[in-house]
Amino acid sequence: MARGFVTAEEVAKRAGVSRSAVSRTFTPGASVSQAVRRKVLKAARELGYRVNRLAQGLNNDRSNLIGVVGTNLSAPFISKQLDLLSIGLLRRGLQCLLLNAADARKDIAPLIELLFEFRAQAIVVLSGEPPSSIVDECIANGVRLILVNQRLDRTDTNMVLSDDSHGADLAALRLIAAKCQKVAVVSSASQTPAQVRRATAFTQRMQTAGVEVVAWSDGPTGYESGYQAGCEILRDKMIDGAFCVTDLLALGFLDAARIEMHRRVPEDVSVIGFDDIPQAGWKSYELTTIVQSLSTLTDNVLTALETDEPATRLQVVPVSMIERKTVR
Amino acid sequence: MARGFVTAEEVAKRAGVSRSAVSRTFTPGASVSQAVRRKVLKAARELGYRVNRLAQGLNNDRSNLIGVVGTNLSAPFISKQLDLLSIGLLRRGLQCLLLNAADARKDIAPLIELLFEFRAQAIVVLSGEPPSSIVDECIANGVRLILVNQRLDRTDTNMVLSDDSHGADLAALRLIAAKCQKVAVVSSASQTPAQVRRATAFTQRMQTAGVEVVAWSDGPTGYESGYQAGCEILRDKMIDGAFCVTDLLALGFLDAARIEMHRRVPEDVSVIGFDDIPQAGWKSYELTTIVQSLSTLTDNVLTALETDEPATRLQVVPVSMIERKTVR
DNA sequence: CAAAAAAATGCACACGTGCGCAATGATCTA
DNA sequence: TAGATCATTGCGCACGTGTGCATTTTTTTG
Repeated sequence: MARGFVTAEEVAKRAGVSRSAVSRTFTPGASVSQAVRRKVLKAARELGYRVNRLAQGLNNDRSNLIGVVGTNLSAPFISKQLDLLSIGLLRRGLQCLLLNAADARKDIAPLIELLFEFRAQAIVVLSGEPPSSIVDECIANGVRLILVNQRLDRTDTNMVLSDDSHGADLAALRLIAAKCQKVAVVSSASQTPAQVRRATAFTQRMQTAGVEVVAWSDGPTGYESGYQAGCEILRDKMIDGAFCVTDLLALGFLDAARIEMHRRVPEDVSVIGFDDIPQAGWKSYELTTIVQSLSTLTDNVLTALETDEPATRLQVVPVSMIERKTVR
Repeated sequence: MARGFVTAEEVAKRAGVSRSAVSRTFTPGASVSQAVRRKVLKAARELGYRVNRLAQGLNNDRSNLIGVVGTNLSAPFISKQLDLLSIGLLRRGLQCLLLNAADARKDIAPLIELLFEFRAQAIVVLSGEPPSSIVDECIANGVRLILVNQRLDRTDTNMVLSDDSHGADLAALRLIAAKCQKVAVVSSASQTPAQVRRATAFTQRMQTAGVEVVAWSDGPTGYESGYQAGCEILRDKMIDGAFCVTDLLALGFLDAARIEMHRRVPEDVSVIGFDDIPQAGWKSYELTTIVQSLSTLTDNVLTALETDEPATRLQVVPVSMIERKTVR
């Protein structure tokens, strides 16, 4: 009826006690008698009272808000990350303030400033590189900043990332073992730091082994780009292996190889991906790929979030290879 | 250095003006002279001042927070929905408070109450059915509630949903046109209202056309369930068509049909899905499916969010069929 | 039962902001 | 130039909560 929420004042009046009593009833560990507590709870229930967390956050310096910034929220890998992260936050009594950086692909600084305005306790960046000035500001304001799969050249920020170069190494070694003679590295035009690390580590390892490597990168990081890559790269009949820095690229590449370019996988061409998204395990693909353990990645993020004094600034999550059926 | 954020008071002192002047500088349309404005902005920049939105929300009854509740955030359909929604919210200057209902699958009431505590202006429910008492409370507190793909039997809530029964009708008619003799309806154990609507509408249409229908529903709503469904259902050699109430189910069914049960699609079996997730268009599948226009769905949600007096309580988004290659 | 200890309670302040109201200063009109 | 109009500015209150402090009530102790 009356628009707006009920306040502690009104509950106090109805229960016939002071407003402090109401506040204490809803504050764990505060000193209230059973009798008063009951009266307050009764009145609160009748009026539909809810503590105002925003007002709480005013004097308690803990807002309980955690900012999450990311792009490509519908991509399988990111969305799974967000799924796990939001579950973990909720379990810890923290709220997830989600900012989609799709519009601000290049500069996520305005988004982070927005989170400042909401007094976010901490900020998790799933994609996009924050400028150095923002990092300084986070530190100055006591806001913890956690960068996922992003490596900044400073030691005063939390970073959680997968062991990209080791993963690329595993892929390279496997393709060498498959006796590939000429291979492709497929990435996208966005050239994420993680993508670059994977591509360069792979290329380096292959070249030291004396295997010729051709690099391809164009378009957004998705299935279509991988498909296009496959169509273009496989015109060269000598190509007998490919490392795609992302599973989505790999799946597109696979379809191009089999359906458009009439190659048999793994007999003619071997393909390895990276991430192990659910679709990689689907029966039509059975992609051999590098596994990032999303649960440990997320656990590390959450740990970095709640620990008081961050002992380890840089956490590298180990990766492994899961062998399915796309490598000879 | 000093932990915590800078306040308007400190900016005022540094700029040599009153705190009100600072407030007015950051309030659009307030009356401030150019000279003062410049001084304030300078001081604010030097100190790294950010307006505290939580404090703003205290007297302005607009918190600018929109609660979003959902499960299965990593499922392609939901994640795309969340992607679009979060972009739209940001563009409108609204913040997205995301609550993952995975842990509270059955009862999302506690989550909505949590959103009350944060004084969310509105709440968007992507999945899960809120109890009627919560709906009442939303209305009492002036919180707009928007249910997506969920139909409640009351007229005082905003609901945006796809035209499930019409979509199921389209699927049925297409399978009849393909001269199917005995078909399956595949859904999951969760039996979402949307799933039920699709399945029953389909079954009814088929039966009036004199086509035998077998129903299957088990497991979570995902690829694996669809795969299992395919393996079990196709033991019956008479089955020559299937309607899966979700694309994920359909893709699993497809793989089971082709790879495990050695059927040709569409020659032996015709398959139709629902949702048109990105994977449905991948070359290995080319699934014929019912398209929900996610952009218009999201647009309707956003409209319902910002309009002052909700004229239309129930918005049904039209669906269509996209013909690919899985129906004869 | 009296004194001491403990628990419960209310008052008042603080948190950071927006805005109404009155006072001040500047600009315009005749 | 005097008066009127208008933009600018500061004061103080309100938003809803947590908590220190002093006071009152209850319980424990000897």
